[in-house]
Amino acid sequence: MSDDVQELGITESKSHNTGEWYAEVVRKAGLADYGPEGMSGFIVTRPRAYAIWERLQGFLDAKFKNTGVQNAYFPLFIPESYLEREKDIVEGFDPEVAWVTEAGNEELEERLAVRPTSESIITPYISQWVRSHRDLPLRVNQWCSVVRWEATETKPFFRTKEFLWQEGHTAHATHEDAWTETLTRLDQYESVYEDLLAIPVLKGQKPDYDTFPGAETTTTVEALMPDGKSVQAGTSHHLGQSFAAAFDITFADEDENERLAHTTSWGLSWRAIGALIMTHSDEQGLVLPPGVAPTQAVIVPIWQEDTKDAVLEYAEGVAADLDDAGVRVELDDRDERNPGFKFNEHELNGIPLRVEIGPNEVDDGELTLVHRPDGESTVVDREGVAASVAAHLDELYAKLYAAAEETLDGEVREADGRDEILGTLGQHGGYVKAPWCGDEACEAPIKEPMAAEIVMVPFEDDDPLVDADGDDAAGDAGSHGETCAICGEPAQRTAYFAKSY
RNA sequence: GGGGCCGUGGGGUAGUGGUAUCCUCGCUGCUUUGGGUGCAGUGGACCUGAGUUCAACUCUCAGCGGCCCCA
Repeated sequence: MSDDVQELGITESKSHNTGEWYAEVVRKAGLADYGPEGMSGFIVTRPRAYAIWERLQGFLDAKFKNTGVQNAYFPLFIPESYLEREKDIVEGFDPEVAWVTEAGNEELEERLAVRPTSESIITPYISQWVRSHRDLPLRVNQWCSVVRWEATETKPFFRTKEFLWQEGHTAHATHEDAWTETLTRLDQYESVYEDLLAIPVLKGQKPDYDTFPGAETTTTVEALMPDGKSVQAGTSHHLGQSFAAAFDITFADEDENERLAHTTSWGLSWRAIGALIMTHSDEQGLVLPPGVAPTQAVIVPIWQEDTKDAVLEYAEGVAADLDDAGVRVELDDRDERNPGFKFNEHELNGIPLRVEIGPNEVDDGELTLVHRPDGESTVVDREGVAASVAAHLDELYAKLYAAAEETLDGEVREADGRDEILGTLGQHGGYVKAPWCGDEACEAPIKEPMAAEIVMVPFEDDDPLVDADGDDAAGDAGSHGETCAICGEPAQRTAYFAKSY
């Protein structure tokens, strides 16, 4: 990443008009089209984006299955009476629910909600399946789409009225087990972002007044976008016993007593794709880390009339070797395009590694490898091509992650006092952390003028305001004595303020 | 939630009360291959609806859609 000329160019372009730049990348890199007229807020996910989703899905699904989750599928529609059984869910989603009132030309007796989330239809079945403590923990997940009729402006992958996601739902014998589950899933989300998408995230919980409807605690991973806004990148909820009570999940415990279960739910949507596009891409188009790239390496042969056969044969051999080694490789042997065109096209489409093979390489028994993110070019031996390509793909990932991490580190600032928080957010965007008393009223003075909010509060273990023994600053004034940046009362926790998507 | 800008071939733009130009794009042929090769031929558009008008892509209103700013 020593090429700071390009880095400057990128930064300027993305920061100048991030919204339009994003829309352009989405369209031109063939990721999505807008939905039909009259269906504002819906998108058509094109094969390249869907392939990214499939990679992400495969990565996360494997983690789920290794940790006791089974996949299932529940109906798209939820009867109104089901939805109403948990009142927070109704209130929380009511304005955004799409309803079916008619089918086969007949008015339905009970209207059906198009699921905005599936707690209300999954939990009743979990209730049927749980009889004894031996049935717990019980974990199901479904990959599906949900519909939330957003009033706010939509943006491909970030906010659409229908979106793809997975939603996991679990039941546990104890509060503590449910908490462990909640954090397990959050860690897996963190891993998707950091290990697969090369996007560092901040991990923590939402303020108590901003939890998922009906939830006791909502945990979140937050990612920083280049325009300085935070994206809620995945959430994992400890639902306490409210859903278990509403839908009657009880079990006979070892001591033969009937007990109420504790439940969780957790979801990650294709918003991850939006964050992925935003974070790494540049003025040349899409940039993808190798793990999610549908094509990891593209071979561009360069020939003259008299060298064509030799170059192509050599290139085909390399392609075969890479394919055998499990690299997702494509040989671009189109006759009607010249190399320059192909270079630009593959850069637009975000193929991480380009392999150039011309007469020079053939003569010397070599290959030229070019990294998509920064154009770094290396000549390697034909011998051992699979290993060197693998090494370069790893290096690419590391470059992307390091760049994103550096950005994030530089965008977390501290402030004390309302004006300083507002000023810092206004000038730089990003995150501003400040000591906070925990009261919603102290968020308002930031939220009102600026539409920034507390997007995340670090977990107790990560919060310097909280002692290792769990005492908060107020309860242990001797060693801390921090006060809330807004009201001046004793601070309980550190709050991260940011504008958000 | 409030305000503003905008909608013209596939994409990006210009212009006009009398349906249009440039750059690109697709196709065909030749040419070309280490950063979007060149030439020729050819194809293709004024978001939708209503109103004003002899005439609307242009003006007015509404709708749909996009972008930006503020809350």
